[in-house]
Amino acid sequence: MTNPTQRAAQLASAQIWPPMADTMPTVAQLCHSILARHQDTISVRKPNIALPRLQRILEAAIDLSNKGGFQAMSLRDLSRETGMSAGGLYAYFDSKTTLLKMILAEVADLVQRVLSNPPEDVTRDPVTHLRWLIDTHLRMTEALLAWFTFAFMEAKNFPPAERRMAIDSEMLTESFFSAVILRGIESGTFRPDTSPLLPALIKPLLQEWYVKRAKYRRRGITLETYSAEVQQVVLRACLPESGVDLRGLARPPIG
Amino acid sequence: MTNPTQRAAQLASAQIWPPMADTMPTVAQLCHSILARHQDTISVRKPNIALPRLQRILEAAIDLSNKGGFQAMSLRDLSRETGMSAGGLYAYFDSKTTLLKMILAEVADLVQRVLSNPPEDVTRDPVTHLRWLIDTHLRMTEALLAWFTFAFMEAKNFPPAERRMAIDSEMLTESFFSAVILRGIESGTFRPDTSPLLPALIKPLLQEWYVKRAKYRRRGITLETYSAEVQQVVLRACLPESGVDLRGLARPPIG
DNA sequence: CCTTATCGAGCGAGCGTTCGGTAGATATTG
DNA sequence: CAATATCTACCGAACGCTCGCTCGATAAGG
Repeated sequence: MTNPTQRAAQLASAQIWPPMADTMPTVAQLCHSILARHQDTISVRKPNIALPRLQRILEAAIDLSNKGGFQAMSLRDLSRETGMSAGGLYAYFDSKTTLLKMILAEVADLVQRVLSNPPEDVTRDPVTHLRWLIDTHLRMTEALLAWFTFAFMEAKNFPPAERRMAIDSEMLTESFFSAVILRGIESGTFRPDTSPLLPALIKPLLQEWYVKRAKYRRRGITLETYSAEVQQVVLRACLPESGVDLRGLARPPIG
Repeated sequence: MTNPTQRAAQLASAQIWPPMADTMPTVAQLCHSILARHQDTISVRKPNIALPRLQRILEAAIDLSNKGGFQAMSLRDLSRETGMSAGGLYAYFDSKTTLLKMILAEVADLVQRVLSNPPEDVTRDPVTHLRWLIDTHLRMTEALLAWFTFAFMEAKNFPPAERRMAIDSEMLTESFFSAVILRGIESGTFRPDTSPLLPALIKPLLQEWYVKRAKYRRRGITLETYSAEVQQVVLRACLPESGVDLRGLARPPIG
């Protein structure tokens, strides 16, 4: 457990752990992972051909879907945008629904991979761990904005099987927050009467960032500002009322 | 301004204003309003025929859309569900898009009507007013769950004009929260450094309730519990740290 | 010259929408 | 008040079109 002075110092900036630019996945990496996962449905064998083509298809599909929805995107649109023929596309997926599932499964898997691998020193303190989860989730969605927007928008209107997948993924994310908050309560860092609903309330605050990204860009709100605000709101909800000055979090001195 | 003792008493329950069952609009009222608004596009003249039919059409359209999305709902589906013929439906709207706009405009208008008319005694204290806004929004969405779910899910994939309407409606809702928080800061009730982002963060917490309604039903979370939790999180973010004990809000003694 | 990757015309299904037709209610007339 | 005329609300087949998807033809590389 840290003392109030140490904690106040930690809270003075929004991001106290090393930058994760190096650990944050790229689109190319996601596509590589998707290609490996769907070797049986993708008929193109040479990776140096399949990889760039698949990336082009996926990025075009996401872009087109993010204006108008996945259903509204026709394979003719996708054909035009990728420069490939209708038949040629079917070398990379066996149905339009499969294309959808490829992307969603990859995003869900990514969230699980990233959030379940915090740096070791971050996990020592529940406050730091909680702040890391919030900040990392926000930075991850920022780095892959279109992918997360797609996943959020399309996860709703689904056949039961895929809908289940989306719900499980959401539950998993919530469980990361539940675990660290519970640990903080047990260690005496968080208030014993911290609301059991708090983990569920964090998720929509994180989704807000990428769903309404344009709004915050318009208002000149940076990721650092937003992250600090969410951290502040969450910590105020679970920290004891006295002993910690959270005000420094409002607009952190980020370099 | 109220003193801490008075405020603590107020905060002990989730809903301190009179129940609004009488003021909360019904589906029939919404349909009546829609019928009046679209007299020029609805060709059926006798209200005692048009009203129940329109209600049947709108409710079926919303139900069908809430599984699979508005685009996925065909007019043949709607025809089967309402018991009316395809051609007959077109006596109530001139295009499928108009049907969509009818519902969205009515929901947006409802939010504005309800939130801009608080009981007089509620507006005297910023804390009470803020809590009333949260609680009333939640109760309104609870009473018209399917309508709000529809509006939320369909507002995204839109032609620019309707998209604009959805954004304006959202901005308006946020402005209700902005106004009362600003007033609270000016009167000294809220912290002067309350985050200017807080109003924007409240909205997703309110949407969470109706978007994930099934999840909270599964977990046995009542509206009263959820409302109290959100109020607590928000008030912790804007009230001074000392002088008010919020713990009673966590699970309020609702009768 | 066979394998691999791609093309693009075309299929059947289903879409939103239209429109000629009709039964029953309502208004008009003698 | 019966007969006639008009109107209202609705039906459902059909239209033009776009959809996801298939398959035989084709091009290119080793």
